[in-house]
Amino acid sequence: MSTTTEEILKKNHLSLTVSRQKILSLFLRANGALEHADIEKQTREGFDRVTVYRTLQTFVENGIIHLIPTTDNSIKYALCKDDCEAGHHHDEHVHFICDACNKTICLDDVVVPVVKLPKGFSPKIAEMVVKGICGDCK
Amino acid sequence: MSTTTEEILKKNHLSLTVSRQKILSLFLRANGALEHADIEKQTREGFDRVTVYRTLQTFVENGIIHLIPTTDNSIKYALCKDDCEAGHHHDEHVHFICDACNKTICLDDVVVPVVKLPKGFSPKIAEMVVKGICGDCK
DNA sequence: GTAACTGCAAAATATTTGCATCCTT
DNA sequence: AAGGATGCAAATATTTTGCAGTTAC
Repeated sequence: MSTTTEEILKKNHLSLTVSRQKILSLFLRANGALEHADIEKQTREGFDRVTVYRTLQTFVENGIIHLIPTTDNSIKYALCKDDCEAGHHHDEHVHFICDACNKTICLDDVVVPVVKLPKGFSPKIAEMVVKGICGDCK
Repeated sequence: MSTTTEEILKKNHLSLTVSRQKILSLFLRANGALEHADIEKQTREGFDRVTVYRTLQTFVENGIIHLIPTTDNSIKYALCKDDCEAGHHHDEHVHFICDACNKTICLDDVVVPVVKLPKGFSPKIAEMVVKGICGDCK
């Protein structure tokens, strides 16, 4: 797994700009998902709100981060594993959202199980989110 | 399963108002999920935008509808099955989102499988969304 | 009649767009 | 130098809140 912001950006043919490296470093440090609002908060004195939107969009398009499905109308992103390619995500792992600390954790080793669908449905991508209490909050 | 708006509202001790019945009837007819925007569109000439927000919130609180996790920053709701109670949802079925027609379908008969989590995690609720092509669009 | 619901106005938030300027390669 | 990225201003869109008037029971 790429561990420096520079490596990740280069691999995706993106120019090395300050804001991209800063936002990317937040993800590398986070070891979990970040909400759009968190990112804005942590970069508030660095760059424009608009830059945050555009940077995150670029990252998603390039398969650097992926969106996590939520029911609370928030937008959560997490780093993709290396086998994500531009426009083609392979993040078939389970996400865990802690009801206590509200952190979202990528359970990279827990694969989304395959379910049998009724006749006629052709599945392509399956997402799974488990909510409960994480180890730190117990 | 309750099939009239009146029944559903009465069972949940909610007063029978025009807007509640109208919005509820949209769900009964839909046989799938509705986006907030859809509902607004279909009621645009009936009542206020604010009433839509408040009505949907009331329905969620009473377990009449539930939110469906999405990655696209939209808000989708679907009718709950009968065993949902106020503040305590039991919608452990899989949702299917069609990439072609963009409809969301509740697969009531497909139960979300149980996954084994790493040590320390206590799961409570599991949600699963499958994306692909539905039978109608194939 | 009373409590709850709705409409309206307005505030607060969130997101998108255009364009001039600056930075990376 | 050229293309892309950013900042700023402003337009849009979304969601929330307060309050007065209306409706359901």
